[in-house]
Amino acid sequence: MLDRRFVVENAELVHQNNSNRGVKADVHRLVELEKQRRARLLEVEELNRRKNEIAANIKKAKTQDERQPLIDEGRKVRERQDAAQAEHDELDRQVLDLLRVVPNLTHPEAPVGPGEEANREVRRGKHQPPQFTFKPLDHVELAEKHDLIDFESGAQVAGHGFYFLKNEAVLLELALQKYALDLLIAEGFTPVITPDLARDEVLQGVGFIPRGEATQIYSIENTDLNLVATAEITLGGMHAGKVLDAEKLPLLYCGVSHCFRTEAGAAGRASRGIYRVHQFTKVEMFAFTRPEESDATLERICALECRVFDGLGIPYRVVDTATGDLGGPAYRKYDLEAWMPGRGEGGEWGEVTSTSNCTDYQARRLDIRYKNKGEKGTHFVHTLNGTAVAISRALIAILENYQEEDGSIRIPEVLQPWVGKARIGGK
RNA sequence: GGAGAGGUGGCUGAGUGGUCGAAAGCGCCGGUUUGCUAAAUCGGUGAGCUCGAAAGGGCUCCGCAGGUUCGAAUCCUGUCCUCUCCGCCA
Repeated sequence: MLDRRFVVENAELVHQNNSNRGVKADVHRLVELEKQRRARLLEVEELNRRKNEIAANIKKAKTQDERQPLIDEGRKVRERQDAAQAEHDELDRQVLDLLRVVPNLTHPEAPVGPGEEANREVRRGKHQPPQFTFKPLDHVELAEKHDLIDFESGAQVAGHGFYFLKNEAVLLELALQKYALDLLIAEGFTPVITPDLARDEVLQGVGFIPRGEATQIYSIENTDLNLVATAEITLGGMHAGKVLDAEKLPLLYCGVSHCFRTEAGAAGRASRGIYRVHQFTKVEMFAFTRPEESDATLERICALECRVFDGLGIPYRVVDTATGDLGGPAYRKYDLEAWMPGRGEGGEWGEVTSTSNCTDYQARRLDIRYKNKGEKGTHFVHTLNGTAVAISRALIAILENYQEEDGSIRIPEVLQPWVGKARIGGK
């Protein structure tokens, strides 16, 4: 959420930003309502002041005769105040409804454009896409060949979009987690395993919308709990309502969680196999920083994602996300897209990570602030998130890039210690 | 799941209708003292919003949301959370 005062004072800027991002929100109405709300607030405060004054006089009054008229007046003032308050609350509700739709501001260097076509490739990883001397299989065919993923049982037990990982795929999942965690722990990140469920309130604070028509979120009936779509939700909620010491920033976490997504409306989109599924495991980075460090932290997180995938030997490109393709809370976002030889005709790039600087947009709603020692007042922290490794997508990239002519699949060297072998099938 | 107890400022913790934005202690900031450190001592020290050029005002906040009242940290209702005991359980 943006600061309402900021919106009032920068209506044009906010309006322009909305249109760059393809968001329709009536900023001018928002400003108008907010001004009315403030006028009403002043009125409420004045009546409150009067009410307090009367109450103080009653306390001083000695006799019942002196007291009674004051009590009567006090009651009237309270009634007027209640009415004004109700009007204020209604205005406030309307303002918030509009404000919730307004996305974050955008980094000046982010490419401007309506959708992903406008994304800008900023660099490539160390490894080139492999040149196969044979027709490569896709991960579904490879998984079937080596009995790595059981889609049929997944569908039988939980429906389409669910799967059982089996055999080396299981070891690969665990190896990927361990690999990513070790790398991040060495970088000063605190490892955590987060809850897989979170309250409505937390989801909203982080910028997810539970329980709507088009929601991506599974909710638990008769509770205010939801299955998390990413550990970003739980990690962001971790310090909600807290005032953090400035000296302790930045706080860096790497959190492991399962991720659940309804993928409503995604049917029909190119998504064979485990590219788009209802459940997967992910190691997520999350940072709470001071405002002045957040841009640099985004670069750092992106660089770490690159290290993860360079280390795995997977070819990728880094993309600077265009305004129209940014999620509401993101100020700037980089995606890593790995080369997936089995995707489309002759291979395609497929998103494997995503890192965003959300500046103070999430912190304002989650009420996460920091305090400088010896200084009055508090400020909102900046929050950033980034995928270290989303297992299902990484698995696709590994299986498809590491396949060999005889149908076997090499295991990336960095994972071999945990998988306990160098190759799946073959020789 | 059942029974109890409790949620107060950065922390510990007092406070059962007005004198409470809230005692006291700790912490923190500044002064004095001190060879340095420590100790001692004095003073200061919550947050948000709002009016004002400033000085300085006003409003709100004692888990959260409502209610009663001229007046609520204090009474009532709901809700969330924490702790203890019992039950169940990997």
